[in-house]
Amino acid sequence: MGVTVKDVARVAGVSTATVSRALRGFESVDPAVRAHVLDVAQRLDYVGSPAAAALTTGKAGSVGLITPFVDRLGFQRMLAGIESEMRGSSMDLLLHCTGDPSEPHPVPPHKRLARRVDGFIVLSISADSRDLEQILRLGMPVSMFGSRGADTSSVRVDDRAGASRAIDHLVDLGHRRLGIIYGREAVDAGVLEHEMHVGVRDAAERARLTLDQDLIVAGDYTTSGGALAMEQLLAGDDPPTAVFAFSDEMAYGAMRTMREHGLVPGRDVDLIGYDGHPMSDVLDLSTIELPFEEIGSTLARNLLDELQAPTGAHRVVTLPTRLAVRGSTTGASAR
Amino acid sequence: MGVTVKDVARVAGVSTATVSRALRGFESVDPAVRAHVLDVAQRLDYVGSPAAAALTTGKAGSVGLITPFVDRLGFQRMLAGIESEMRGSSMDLLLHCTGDPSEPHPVPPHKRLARRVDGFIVLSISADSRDLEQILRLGMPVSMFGSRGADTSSVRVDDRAGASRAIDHLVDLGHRRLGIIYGREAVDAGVLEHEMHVGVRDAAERARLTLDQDLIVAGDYTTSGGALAMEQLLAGDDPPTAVFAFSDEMAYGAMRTMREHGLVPGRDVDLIGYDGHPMSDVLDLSTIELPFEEIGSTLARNLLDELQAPTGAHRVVTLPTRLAVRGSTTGASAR
DNA sequence: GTGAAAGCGCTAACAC
DNA sequence: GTGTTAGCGCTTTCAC
Repeated sequence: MGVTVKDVARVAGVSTATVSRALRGFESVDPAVRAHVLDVAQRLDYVGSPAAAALTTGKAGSVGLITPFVDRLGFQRMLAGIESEMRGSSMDLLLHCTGDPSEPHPVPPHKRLARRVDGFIVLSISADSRDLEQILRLGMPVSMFGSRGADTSSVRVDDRAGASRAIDHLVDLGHRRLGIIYGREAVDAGVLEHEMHVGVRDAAERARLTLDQDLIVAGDYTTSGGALAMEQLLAGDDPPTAVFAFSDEMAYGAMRTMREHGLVPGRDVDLIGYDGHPMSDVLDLSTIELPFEEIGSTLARNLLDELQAPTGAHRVVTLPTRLAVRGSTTGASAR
Repeated sequence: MGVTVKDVARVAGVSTATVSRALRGFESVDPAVRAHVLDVAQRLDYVGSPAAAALTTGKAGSVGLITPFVDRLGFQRMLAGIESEMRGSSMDLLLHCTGDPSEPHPVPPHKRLARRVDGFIVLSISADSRDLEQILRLGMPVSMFGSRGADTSSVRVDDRAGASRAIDHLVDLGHRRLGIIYGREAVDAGVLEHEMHVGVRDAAERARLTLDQDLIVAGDYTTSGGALAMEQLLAGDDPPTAVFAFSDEMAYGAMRTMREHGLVPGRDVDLIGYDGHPMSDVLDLSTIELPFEEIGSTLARNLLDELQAPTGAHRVVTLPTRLAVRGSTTGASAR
């Protein structure tokens, strides 16, 4: 179908072995020969077959990106970081979305994927997930977002500190009655959810504040979930004067609900999000900014490094968060 | 390294050919034998090598997604559609971002990619792009977003009608002085940009409206670009009473600028976007909604169908847009 | 420094 | 229906 090493070898007047070596820039090839081979390959418009190379070397030449969802802003930003980091390498990126974990997989897809890639980047899969177990069991290099110990390289964010920071900010503004919109129940310790809750609790304790359990509601990490959650918070007898949403997207939903109720963030109720998406600037939403692009590029770098020079060591990187104060938290509604 | 067809064949007491046939569900295999082989394969935890299969069949078993950018909301939504459609198939998705076309590619990446995939999904590359030429030259099945004729299967949106719709809406509200924030210059006919401009012009003509060239500014498709563009529009002697931005993201930027000027969309200046991202609902931004998820799934379906049963025919699908009227267009500022 | 030859794991003809 | 055989295009010993 195409031109192969054989063709190049024939035209260049050398063996296929030499072509192979020359093309990969081996030192052991005579510079003149290498130049000639490269020239012939170029002229013949030769492109190697990754499949054949993979078959012989056992290296696939690509990495798998595994994520439970694809339609979240954080994903997009991490992807941008991953992509830019991988641009330089010759590795390809294979995208695999696990989707709803409850759906049955006819063939465990990771086994299949594993034969196509040299390593994995895993984004935010809950620690209890069977998917995650399966991936780790494959024994391939894994770079993951959100650590669950040090059994892989990972990049994480200090969510505990970040959540504390958000609460501190609201308390500093004089708020004593806080609403919390969290994502999902924290099924086990160590996951993001759990860290956030702990961060909130710690900050509340430090401020000698008791959180009203009725003001802690789930928002499912979605905009509409956040809207519903806010609805619930506003429906109570004694609504909060300030709300902390565990994700910007939920905060956006909360803003919509507020608008529908004729309420203005920063005037009637203070609101702070978590993620720091660019959109939050537009919405004038205070938030805790996470460096998603950097998370992505670090994830990629860690994996690429390990693939290039396997050490077996696990790098664990914790990236900082930053409080961005905007018009949605003014303290005007504190009492 | 792993268990191979040979192992399965040996344990099952059949030939490798039979294993191969049984595993792929060929009719010609005795049902009892097939069941037995499947059972053995399962017990042995056999997973086929895609590389080896690809080498023999010439089919890579995956499709390449080519896009110039990864950090735009439309991309994310199309990706979600593509992903969900591909979930069912056994094809893998290889992501490739062309990035800034001005950057030099050491090895034309498409040639390399082409050897890894059976076909391409191409998102919004300008028709004049050299990338696109290269991809088409490969002679592989291509499913692309935004047609440039019928030399591939494509999914497009009637941007001309969509743009007209936006202008019609503003005119209906009584506006006569319109501002336009477009993305980039339309380099050649047929591309999205061009269609949008034509749609605007047609609608203006029908309304016997002359567009002030000073009120037509570029926003580079980004939020910050939109903010700058709005700045420019407001700085003039006779600012527009209503603005149409060619993308929601630019409209978001415009909203930010308005806020900074103490202006409220729908009260002081009407504003309508284009794309219909979920965020626009939160922002109460009127917009022309495009079915990005459906675009994505249709792109994927077209390609998968062609790969499964090659016909050489090119499907061209045009998907409709929908006007979503929200609080940012009330006509209050019309005069 | 270079070539010859032996596979990598699978599938596709072709016999039986 | 099933087995035998011959590759797919590359890399990699191992000689030279």
